[in-house]
Amino acid sequence: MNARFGIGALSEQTGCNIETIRYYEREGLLPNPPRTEGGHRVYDEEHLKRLTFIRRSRELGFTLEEVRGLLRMVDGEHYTCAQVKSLTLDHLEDVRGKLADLKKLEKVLKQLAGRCTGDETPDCPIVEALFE
Amino acid sequence: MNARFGIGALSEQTGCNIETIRYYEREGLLPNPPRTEGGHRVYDEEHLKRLTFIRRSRELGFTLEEVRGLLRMVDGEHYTCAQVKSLTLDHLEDVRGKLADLKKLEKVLKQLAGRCTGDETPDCPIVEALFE
DNA sequence: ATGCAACCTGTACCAACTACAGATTCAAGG
DNA sequence: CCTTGAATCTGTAGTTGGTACAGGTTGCAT
Repeated sequence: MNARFGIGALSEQTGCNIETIRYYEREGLLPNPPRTEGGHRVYDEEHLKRLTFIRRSRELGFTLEEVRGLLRMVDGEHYTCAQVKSLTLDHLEDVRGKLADLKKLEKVLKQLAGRCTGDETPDCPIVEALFE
Repeated sequence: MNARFGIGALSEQTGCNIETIRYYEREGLLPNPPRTEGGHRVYDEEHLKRLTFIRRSRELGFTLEEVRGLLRMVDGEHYTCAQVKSLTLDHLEDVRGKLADLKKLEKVLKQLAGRCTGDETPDCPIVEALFE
């Protein structure tokens, strides 16, 4: 049962916006699907699998460029677990970097807000700190 | 000693890119500075203070829109500590939200990578997970 | 046959900059 | 005064990852 369906169904199945699906196609992440006589896109299970892959990758914070890399590996059929792991670990490092930055930020913001009296005067330690 | 200097010096003093300074001007965050006969921008201490304020705010993760709000307060001269504190606390909540998201992400990525053997075979639990 | 939902293309927009190209100006050295 | 090269000027386009139309066509159910 090789189901075939339109872009609306694909969108619903994956939770991916219709415009975004067309965008991924333009970007070469999804192959150009066959069309009906009238020009409507027709998808099948393979497209669904691929789009799910892309969406899951994006949810994990991979950039489209990284997704492209992952797809190239999968398409090439001769990727190794080591390669994928390496890409993932690199990405994990990025995430940890951002995490560290945000933690610093949180600390500073908390401190600044803590020094505020929060009253109705125009003397604000936050403003002073911003002017340094 | 009311020092006057060009955009290059302002850039160096603040660590802010020259193009970005001009961008802030276009965006109305920095006032249009006076010009030399030939049209070169001339800045003074006030501009330096204001740009420092903007940069510090951006470093703390405030959006340009939020910076605009802060500047309006400071310019209006009748802001209260309470207002500034409230804006800061809102922003702190945003930061904490992002922090929570990234922590989840880190956990998932760590788990995924942990399940990898990292060997030279094309069997990769990460790829499988991405196809779900 | 008709009505209307789904779909089509193409373009423009978001944030917050950055990166040119191509022209002009400024300051210093000779 | 003249030259040279660094600094600056304007204007436009590109970045990332989509989203939001407008204005037109198609598909399907009644």
